[in-house]
Amino acid sequence: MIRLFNTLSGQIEPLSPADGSTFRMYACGPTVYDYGHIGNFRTFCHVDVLRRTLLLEGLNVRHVMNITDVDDKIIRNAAQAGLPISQYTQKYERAFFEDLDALTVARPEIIARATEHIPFMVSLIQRLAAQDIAYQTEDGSWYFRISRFPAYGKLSKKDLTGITDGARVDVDEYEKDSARDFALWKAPKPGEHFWQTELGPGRPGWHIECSAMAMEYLGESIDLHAGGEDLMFPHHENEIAQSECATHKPFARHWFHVRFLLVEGRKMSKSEGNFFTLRDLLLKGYKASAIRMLLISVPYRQQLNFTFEGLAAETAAVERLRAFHQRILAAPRAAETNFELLAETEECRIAFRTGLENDLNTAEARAAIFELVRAGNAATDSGTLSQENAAAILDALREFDSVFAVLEDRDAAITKFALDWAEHEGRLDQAAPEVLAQRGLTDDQIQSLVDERTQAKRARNFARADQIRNDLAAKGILLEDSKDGVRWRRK
RNA sequence: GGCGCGGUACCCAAGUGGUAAGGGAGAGGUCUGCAAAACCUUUAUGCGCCGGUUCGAUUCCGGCCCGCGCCUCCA
Repeated sequence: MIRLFNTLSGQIEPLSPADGSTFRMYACGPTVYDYGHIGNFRTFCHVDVLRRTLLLEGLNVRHVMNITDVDDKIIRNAAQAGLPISQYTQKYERAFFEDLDALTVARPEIIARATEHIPFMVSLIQRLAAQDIAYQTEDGSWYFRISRFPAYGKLSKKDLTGITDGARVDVDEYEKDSARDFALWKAPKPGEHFWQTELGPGRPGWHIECSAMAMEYLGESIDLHAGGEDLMFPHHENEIAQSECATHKPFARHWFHVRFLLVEGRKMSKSEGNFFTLRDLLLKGYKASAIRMLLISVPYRQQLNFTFEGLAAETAAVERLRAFHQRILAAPRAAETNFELLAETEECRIAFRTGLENDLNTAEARAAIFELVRAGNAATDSGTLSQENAAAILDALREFDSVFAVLEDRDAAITKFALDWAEHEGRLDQAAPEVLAQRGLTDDQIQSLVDERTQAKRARNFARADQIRNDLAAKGILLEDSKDGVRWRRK
């Protein structure tokens, strides 16, 4: 049974599906107006860890994620690019999913685009209008009357009684009854794309899309709602207000918020020069697996300080896990089972599960697996690993990887993908020199150099052999001699 | 100002009222033409500071110092 911190109650609570069979969760997705940055992906990776842990616990999961494909920034950027909104967002939506794939974030069962669900939003607003909770202003926009929802602020623990109306009101919004009232439906400004609906022409406010789509796919009361910590207020607070006023039922039983990360000790921002998209990091030569590992290794409620040193550390950690996995697959089997190791393996497996069940303590879970690495390696060294031992260890690793998802090595292919993208976008100059250098080398070319070196070694021409190795190293290709021949890999 | 989070070894980081997980880096070793990789061993009498409670506190309580987040449609 997973126990998880619930923002709403401020407590760690057991997590289970209300209907006893399927866990219904909704996670706020991206606004597709630009490439995703590592802060975005920390949230998506942790939601992925939650989802995978639920599945590991044997639950059925129905997970919905929205794509916000219409909003102010999109309208602005699309206009600047001279493109229709849909064409503009399509590019970034595709990039978003490519990035999720790179980070082995599993797809939710349902992906819902805001622009494809306008009628659901309209009818939800109409339900509110029927109660006079939604009201229309002179320009045709619709707003939510916060004074009608006394529980407003219960999620973010805000006391709004001290907020005086009129203190900070946009010129555009002077018609609102209260400064805190938020937009449900925005009337179009001249030239803006709009939908013609029973509410009048316009487009949805941001908050309404999540309420409408969550209810459409998951019902009026859902098990869990997730997002970054910044969404707690006002976005999620507004979702609660809209939904609960419309249905008179609790909207989400459990609220899950992922904390922001810092980059090199500071809040990530373009002006600080520490703002990174996933693609920026791939072009610098960092591996997708290491990025995922770093993003999820610090528990979701903890501020993560994302550093290049940390990235290097996680690169090494992932490599060690992969090497261990390969070693156990290939290691000679002893005739006798090592019962001490068998017990240790089970302890580690349980510790891994216990860590995750304890408020998704990924640090604790991860530590348990490295404990297994040490024990498994020691047994392999001493030749006491039996078939039964190996099978148990591989089972534990499978369980680990069903959540962490870093054992399969797709890094080189992902980096290549990023380079191809950079070339297409005219951004190859942003790639690190070493990454570019190895791009010029095909696998065949590398292999023939490796073969030449092997010949040189056989002829005891070590000077030539070392020269080839050093040349390749300068291009980011590492050679490793072993009993079974030479292995090479792209750094 | 309001609400909230954190300060644990060189770096990252878990954790418990009874004596500090794990990763990385460093050091030593095994292996190797030399490397690299891999593996093994090793590294905090100490957990921001000061008081208190307790047989005993890093863990509980109080105060202080420092860092950070949200309070404007930024994950």
